[in-house]
Amino acid sequence: MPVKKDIEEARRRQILDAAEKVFVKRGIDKARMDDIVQESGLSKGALYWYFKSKDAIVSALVGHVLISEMREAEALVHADGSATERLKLFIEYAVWEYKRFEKVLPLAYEFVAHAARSKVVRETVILYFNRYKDILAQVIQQGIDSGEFQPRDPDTVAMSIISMYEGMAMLWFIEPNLVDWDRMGAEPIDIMLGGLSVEKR
Amino acid sequence: MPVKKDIEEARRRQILDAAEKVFVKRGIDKARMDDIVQESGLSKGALYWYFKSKDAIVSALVGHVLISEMREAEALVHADGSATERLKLFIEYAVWEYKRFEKVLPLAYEFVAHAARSKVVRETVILYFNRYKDILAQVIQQGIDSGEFQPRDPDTVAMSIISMYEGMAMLWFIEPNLVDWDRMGAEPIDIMLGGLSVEKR
Amino acid sequence: MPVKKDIEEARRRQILDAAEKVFVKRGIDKARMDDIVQESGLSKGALYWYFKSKDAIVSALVGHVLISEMREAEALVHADGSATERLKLFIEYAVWEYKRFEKVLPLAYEFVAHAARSKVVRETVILYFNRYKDILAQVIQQGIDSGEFQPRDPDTVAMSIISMYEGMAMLWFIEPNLVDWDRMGAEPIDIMLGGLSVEKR
Amino acid sequence: MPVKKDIEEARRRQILDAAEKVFVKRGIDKARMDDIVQESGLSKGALYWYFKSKDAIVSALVGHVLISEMREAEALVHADGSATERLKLFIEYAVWEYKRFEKVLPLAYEFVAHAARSKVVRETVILYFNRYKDILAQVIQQGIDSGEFQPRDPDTVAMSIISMYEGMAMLWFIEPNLVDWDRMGAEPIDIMLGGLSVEKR
DNA sequence: TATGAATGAGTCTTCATTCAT
DNA sequence: CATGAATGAAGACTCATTCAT
Repeated sequence: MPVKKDIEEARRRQILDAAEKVFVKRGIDKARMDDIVQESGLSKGALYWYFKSKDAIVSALVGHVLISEMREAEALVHADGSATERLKLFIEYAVWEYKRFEKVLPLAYEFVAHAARSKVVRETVILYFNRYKDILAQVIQQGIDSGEFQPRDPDTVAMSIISMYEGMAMLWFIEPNLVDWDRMGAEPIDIMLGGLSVEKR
Repeated sequence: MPVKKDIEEARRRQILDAAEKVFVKRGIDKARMDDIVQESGLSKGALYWYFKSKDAIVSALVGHVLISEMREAEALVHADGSATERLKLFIEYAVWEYKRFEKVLPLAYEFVAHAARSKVVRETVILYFNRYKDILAQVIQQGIDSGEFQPRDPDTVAMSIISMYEGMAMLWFIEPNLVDWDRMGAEPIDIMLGGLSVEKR
Repeated sequence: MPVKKDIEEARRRQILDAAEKVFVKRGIDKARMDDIVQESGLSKGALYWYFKSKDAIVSALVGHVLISEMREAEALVHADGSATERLKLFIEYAVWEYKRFEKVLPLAYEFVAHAARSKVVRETVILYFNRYKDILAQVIQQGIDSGEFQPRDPDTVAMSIISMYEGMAMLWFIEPNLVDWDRMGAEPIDIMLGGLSVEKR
Repeated sequence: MPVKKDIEEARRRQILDAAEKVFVKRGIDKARMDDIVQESGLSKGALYWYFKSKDAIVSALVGHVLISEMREAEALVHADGSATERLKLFIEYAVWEYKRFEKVLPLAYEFVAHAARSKVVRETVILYFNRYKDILAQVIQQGIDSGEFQPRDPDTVAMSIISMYEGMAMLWFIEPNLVDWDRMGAEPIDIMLGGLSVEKR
């Protein structure tokens, strides 16, 4: 009877979608279960049927939000072209992703804050960043192997790039005017890659 | 009668110090006024005598935490040495600052999340980053003027560096193992400066 | 499903009855929600489920108390007998009502004071007095039409009578000894009707 | 050293005047001592120096407000003219007084409500109405003695008239449109006096 | 499964009163 | 006499969670 499973899955998504909207609008702590009830169109009892608590919804949502688009990113590792080209492509994609997530970004930083206090949430977030780092590190390793890049620790370089764009997203979220994505999308990674390259620029 | 002013200032600090501890321990939203009362050793009424509301404490604290050490940073702009040297010094200082703020970092990310919903908090945070950016941009401009650096937009470069270290701090806060400050402190800025330099490395 | 409606209505009454008792005992401002909770036997949450705030309870109660017996009064307009007889009957009824409301009278004057500051309460109170006035004015008009009374403005006369008995109730509430209802019930209206009559007394 | 006494008296008045304004604006229960502090221009400590508590201020104010103009009224008892004329004069004066007290009326009804719960306040209010009644009763007795009025109980008649105008003031306070003083000032007493007169109208 | 009425511990905030200076 | 900082009990309201139907 997969129908039952389907309904169950649909309900869960319905709740998480509603929760996402509400959390973004009011912040996780300020959000009330009743808000989610209203937004989801379900009943209070239904929420508690599918999720044990508000915290359970938060935890489920972290995975839902952070992990969802990782697969597409992974594809880039195996794409054609030089490491430099592919890293630029990757950043281009990531920036596009950030823009797409604009509405959800407040949530991301609440997750980060939550991570300090919830083991489950923290582990999900860490998992996400590790995957992200691994993807980048692979490409960088390929660049080193091919003689394109100086021999640096791939993880350190990967984390530098991730940090830069995560930080950028954070600043952009605080004040959009601080970050001009058209400029910030390309120039920083250019400089980085320039600094990484074995060639004279 | 500066004594009165002094007492007033002392009380405010007393309250903010207590609030900081409590906010770090429990998170801003979960923190109760009573926690701050207990931690501060003052009475409920005293808190409300000096601060109109919990929110006012949060706002005041943002300034207190973010701005406090900015002056030392500003000094570096006028220090001796090449732009490269001074930027490295700056980062070194910033990293040391991050380490020092370790206990308060969770707060920083709650501030970020709060910034989305509180005009006052947002403006304080923006002010902080703009000052931070201006300091860096000045040094970079000096480097460009002296022929040390390629002619890039100083603001963009400054924001890239800030983003990188802010992002790093965020990742480190989530999972200390993700960031090895000994490595991450020096290497990323090395790469960046390499990419910025007009010389062959 | 009228059962649900019935329960809802029953709960509201339960709350209003409790609130009435508490307000009489302690005064509206001094009354605590917890008093009403205890008196009603319901929970705090239940009160707030049915009424948005303490003020909402006050407002609802004004209507409940003031309007409740108006219908019986209205019947007198269409009763048999001369206008004089019916007015006397009306007063007799009203006085009996006052006595019956003895316990609630303090409330009435708090309502009056409240009326100065709450639009909702004021409108309910005004509505009540207007209905009251209309009833009396109708009977007086009938008396004028039948040649029983001098041609006076019915509204003015009606308000005079209402004022007299409202004022009396107020004085009686302040100090029962000031008002001897056996005397004050009959004599004032006698004088009034005498002054109104076209006949020599 | 009457200066000291004078200052003391001045301070008391200063406080009562401020309290009156505040009570009218916010209601007795909602009024804060701090409001009175601000309005009076004195300090918190000063208020408590001159009055033991907020309640003491209320009590003192009742007398201050209700009794203040009674003397002028008393003069009318010994004026020239028929009882009818003097009663009309009295009402005219009273109506003018009401208008003058417009700003303070809300207070009056809070006093009434307070009277239910404070012995001191109640006694002051009773005293006021008794004096008021005595004045009227004297004039009415004079009218009876002179053969102008039917022989009725002067107290009952006096209370009827007082009730009427007190009630009118109350209704007017609730909703000014309910009471047209130009009409209500003269007509009701006319009817009353007509009903009281031994003459055919 | 689903509903939504009911619960009550928990929270912020207010404000009359006190008292050291 | 006067000040105003400090107190803390009290009170309105919220909201995650439960459970009878």
